Amino acid sequence: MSRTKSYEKADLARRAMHRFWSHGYYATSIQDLVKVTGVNRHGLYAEYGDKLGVFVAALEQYFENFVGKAFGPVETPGAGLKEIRGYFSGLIDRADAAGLPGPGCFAANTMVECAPQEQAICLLIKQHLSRLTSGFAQALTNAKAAGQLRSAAKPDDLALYLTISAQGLWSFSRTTGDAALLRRYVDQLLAPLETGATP
Amino acid sequence: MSRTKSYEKADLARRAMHRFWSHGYYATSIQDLVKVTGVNRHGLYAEYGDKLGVFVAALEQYFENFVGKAFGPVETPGAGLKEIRGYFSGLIDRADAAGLPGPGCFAANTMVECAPQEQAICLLIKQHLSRLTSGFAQALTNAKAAGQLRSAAKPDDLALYLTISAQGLWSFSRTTGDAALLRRYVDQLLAPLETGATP
DNA sequence: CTTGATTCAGAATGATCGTTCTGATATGCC
DNA sequence: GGCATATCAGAACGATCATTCTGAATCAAG
Repeated sequence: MSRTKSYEKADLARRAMHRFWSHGYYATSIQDLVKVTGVNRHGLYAEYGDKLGVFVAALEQYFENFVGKAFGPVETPGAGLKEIRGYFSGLIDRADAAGLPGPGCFAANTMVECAPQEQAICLLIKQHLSRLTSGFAQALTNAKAAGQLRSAAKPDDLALYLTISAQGLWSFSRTTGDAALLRRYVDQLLAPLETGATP
Repeated sequence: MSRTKSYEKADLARRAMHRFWSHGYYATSIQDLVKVTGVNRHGLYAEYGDKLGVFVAALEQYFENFVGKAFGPVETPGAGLKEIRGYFSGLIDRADAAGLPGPGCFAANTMVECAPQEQAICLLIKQHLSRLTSGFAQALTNAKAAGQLRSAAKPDDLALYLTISAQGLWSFSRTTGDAALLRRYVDQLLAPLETGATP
């Protein structure tokens, strides 16, 4: 009946994601998206309606795939401090391998770039932040129950602490070329939590 | 000989700063700057050459005036933990009074928004970051000498820790309306440093 | 092979971008 | 009051923006 599509929708979103991730919303034009995705304008508009629609799809793709993979271990039932440290060091390793300075975190970038009045975007960002916070909180609660936790602070407070600190870390990774600095930061960050670490 | 200017150059930069600070570089047009500053296009171009020039002037204005006022106490010779805590809580108080979510930190925003290839901007940001780091490091060294410092970590490592964490804090302040969360974060941040705080 | 639907490449559109230019207006000095 | 000079408001420019449209190319089904 008709000509077959030359692209996969998920693949389209994935490519758009990387562009928005590294360049941001405003500095990415439809022309850029056409070039990067290999999909015609018509296809982009047919799939997503407008530029903001593509952006939202890219953000959701990021949350589902990228964050899902990186943060998933922290969210598994038995997770503890090891998984929290693994989340940070794993992402730093990846960023280092891909070349620093890098694109940082798509969500953290969007948090800074998007105007507060763009409510659709802000809502997605807030959901992401509370996902991180509750994931951390659960793992910290597990760690506390297992006697791994050095700090006597409430897991909820520590979870907020880790969530916000992560935003700083990924922001900083956009300007520094030195992965060792990022690792030193994570060491300082987790020292108050992990028993056996330097106080 | 000639008509007098209707504006002060420093005042122009200050108004431009607030616009770039809250809206970012790309989402601020020359038309916006004309409206916000009250200065004619011609004046803007005569003073700064182009849009990027206005932005650089705004950033320098931010560093000199705003950061100077907020971070200055940390940089004074005898500064210690009290001044470090004052830096954080003072800025949170201001942001809370001005209304959250707020514009965050102009430097942190720029760090995220500006492309890595914009070397002029990146250089300014790096200078700012090392200013913060060395200011913190000096105050921490003072605190250590005075026996105020709980942590046994090196002041340089702790200074990096505070600098990066601050970026996360101000990023987060762009999305949250709850100043109490920011204050809880600072408490967690400084707890490992201050003696007498909950471990 | 023909048909019919759909994607494709790129032109067209109106708006807005950064930037430049034009003439009118206002001010300090003679 | 006139002259010189700088600022003013806004038009004008070409480029690019997001979005829409047009006609040719492509493929599945008959």
